[in-house]
Amino acid sequence: MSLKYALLGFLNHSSMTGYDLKQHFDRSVRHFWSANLSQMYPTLSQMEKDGLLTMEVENQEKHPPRKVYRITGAGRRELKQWLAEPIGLPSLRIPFLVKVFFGGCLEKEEIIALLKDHLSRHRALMDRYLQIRKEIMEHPESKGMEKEFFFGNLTLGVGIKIEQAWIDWLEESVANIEEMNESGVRGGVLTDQRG
Amino acid sequence: MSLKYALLGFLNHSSMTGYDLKQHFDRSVRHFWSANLSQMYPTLSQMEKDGLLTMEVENQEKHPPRKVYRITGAGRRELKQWLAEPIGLPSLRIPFLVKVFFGGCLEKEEIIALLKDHLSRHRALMDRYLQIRKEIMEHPESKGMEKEFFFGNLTLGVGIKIEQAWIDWLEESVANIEEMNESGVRGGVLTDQRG
DNA sequence: TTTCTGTATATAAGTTCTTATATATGCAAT
DNA sequence: ATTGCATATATAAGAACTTATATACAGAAA
Repeated sequence: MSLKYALLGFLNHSSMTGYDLKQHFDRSVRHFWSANLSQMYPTLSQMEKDGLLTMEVENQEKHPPRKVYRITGAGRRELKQWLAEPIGLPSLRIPFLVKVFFGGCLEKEEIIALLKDHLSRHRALMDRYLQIRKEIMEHPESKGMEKEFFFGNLTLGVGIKIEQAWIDWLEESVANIEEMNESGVRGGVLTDQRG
Repeated sequence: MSLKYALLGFLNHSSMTGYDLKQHFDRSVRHFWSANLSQMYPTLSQMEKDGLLTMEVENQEKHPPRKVYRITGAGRRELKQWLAEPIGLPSLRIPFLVKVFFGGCLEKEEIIALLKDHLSRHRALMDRYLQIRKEIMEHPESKGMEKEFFFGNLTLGVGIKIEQAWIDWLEESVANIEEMNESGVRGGVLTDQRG
């Protein structure tokens, strides 16, 4: 459960509510970790029971009370320990590739439409990443935030590299399949690859 | 639930048992979809109830009976329909990037160790992919399997591209951080990037 | 001779994550 | 006026997935 450690990571920087944490997630780690509030609230309250966090209620006049979570010494130790531990590669689940794998069941036009649709999604995501990078770069007011800035930018970097890999592959695949003649796969990429 | 459709995809090619399906998964789609037998068995039996599959028991002398699943017309229709539908990007969960994001909490040596460990994992995976590609290419006995071969090879291609992206990024990041001077991030990549 | 791997089934318990629902208010836009 | 968005909490139900456990035999390796 890395959600726990992601929460500890943000709370190590500053104390906040579940709602605040959700904002931070969506603004900075969304490209490699997402979480719903409905998952975060019970996780936070469990972490409090486990002594990793303390909670303080701040009453507000016009809004529901804020439950502000603060990391404890035990929380910091557990975060630090987890961060330093090596971790294996996550097992991926990419439904789109299931579709491509069984693409033989589809007409040529259908598989091309599928690839082009996915290409536009990856291009849109790439645009968002590049926009975020641009905003980060033009942000000189990050005094005392050098480390946060540096590592955030680093993780954005791998996102951009992976999106570029997807875009390249999708463009090549569309071109490959479009060039295939109508007699099926025989006249296309397959025979080319075998020499 | 794409597991259902992956099962339909394999069963569309030939009838088999849960155990056989597990072998097929591990040999061909593992890099973008994995499943445990304990998840597959109940899923298959549910699919049978839903009329997507039929099941026939084959008794064996020395082993437990084989439950052979066969796709139905309804199953084929549902597979075909799902395959042609566009699908969004999956939300990723990469615990390693959570660690990198909060890398500011670690010593320089610790973060470098983390990156190098991950680099070796990605290199090992890349080696496996290249080995599989080599085996596919040297396999001329795939008569009548051109389409299966073609699309299987295609999905392997994106796996290779993404592994290369990871390897490049990890190598660059290790070099970047190693070159940083001991006064922190100020003398390193951060200032370089700002000009 | 024992241990490990492979064939073949399956359930139970637990974790993680998603989707739907509920409450209550302020503020801005249409 | 009303819709939608933002603030702030939270529960319930269910889907999806992991890990542990169970049975039973064959064949190969140590």
